[in-house]
Amino acid sequence: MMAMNAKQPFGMHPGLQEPKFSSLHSGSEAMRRVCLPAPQLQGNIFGSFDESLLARAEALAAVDIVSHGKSHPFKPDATYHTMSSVPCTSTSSAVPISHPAALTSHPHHAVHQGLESDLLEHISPTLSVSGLGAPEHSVMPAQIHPHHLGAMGHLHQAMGMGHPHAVAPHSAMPACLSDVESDPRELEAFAERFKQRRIKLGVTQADVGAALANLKIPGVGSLSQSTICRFESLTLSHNNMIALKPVLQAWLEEAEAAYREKNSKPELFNGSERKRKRTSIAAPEKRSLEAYFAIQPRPSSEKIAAIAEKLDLKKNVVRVWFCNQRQKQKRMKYSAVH
DNA sequence: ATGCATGAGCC
DNA sequence: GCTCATGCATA
Repeated sequence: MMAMNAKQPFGMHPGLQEPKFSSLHSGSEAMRRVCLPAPQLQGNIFGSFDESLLARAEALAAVDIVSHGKSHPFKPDATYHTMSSVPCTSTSSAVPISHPAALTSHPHHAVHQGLESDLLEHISPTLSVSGLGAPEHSVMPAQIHPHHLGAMGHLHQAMGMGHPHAVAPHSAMPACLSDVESDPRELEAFAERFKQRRIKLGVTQADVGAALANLKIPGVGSLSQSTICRFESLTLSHNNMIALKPVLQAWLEEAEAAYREKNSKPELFNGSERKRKRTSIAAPEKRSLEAYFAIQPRPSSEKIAAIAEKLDLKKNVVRVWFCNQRQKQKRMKYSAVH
């Protein structure tokens, strides 16, 4: 049952994982849900079914690109960088948009379906022109401040990588509150600083990731180049950024110290044996998916199946695509949120 | 740098 | 089946 993940420094130990901050979890989740459901589409149900629905999405997608290429209002992979214009100190910004009521209000599936199809009928034209009524959740202060508790949980899960007694670097103590709760600005600055100094040391992102394991910090193993890259570019979730910061900071300090002593020699791990094939979704299909996502980011299983069939993709591929889209929208990028 | 995938934990 | 953190593969 081990992972096919060739490079797991530690073994997985599901059972021993620390409990997570479920409350926070569901909380932000609910909040998200409330924000996601797009437009104010209301109307009558014509009784359209997936067929037309998907067709619409596709048509929509087609029109969309024709009209203005790729300028989606929410730029899925948006990576616009910070506009460091807003001082926005979130330290005080204790969770905003969340409504208690929101936590309970959910769209019923039944209504959902109807609205959805109906929505497509009406929304399509709009989309092609104005750029859709997708609620810009990407600009939503989403889960700004989890708790130190939240960060902690994530750290465990994150850094633990299955390590039995994943002991957070230092978040184990309640004293780290200020640390964890540090404002985005700080994090952003650190990421930048980190990158600069890393480069100065002549170390690659991959090196850093691998070297992390040498720190011997309980519960902290190696990380991939991807993760280091994402940390530097702030494309990780807020919690993730916070969890990783102390670890990377520790590495940086040690690396610089070693560098001074002329003893630095980061080791690289090696061990690529397996080859995973990465599915590549063609542009047309992707456009359809994006169009659909703009309207309904959380399609039901049936919808997914329908979409998959329509686009001739594996259902799981479509499901994962939606998951990844949602995750993307929630990524950090203070600039986009602040 | 980023797209698609995996796996743990949760509901 | 979802979220999240993370990774492999690749553009």
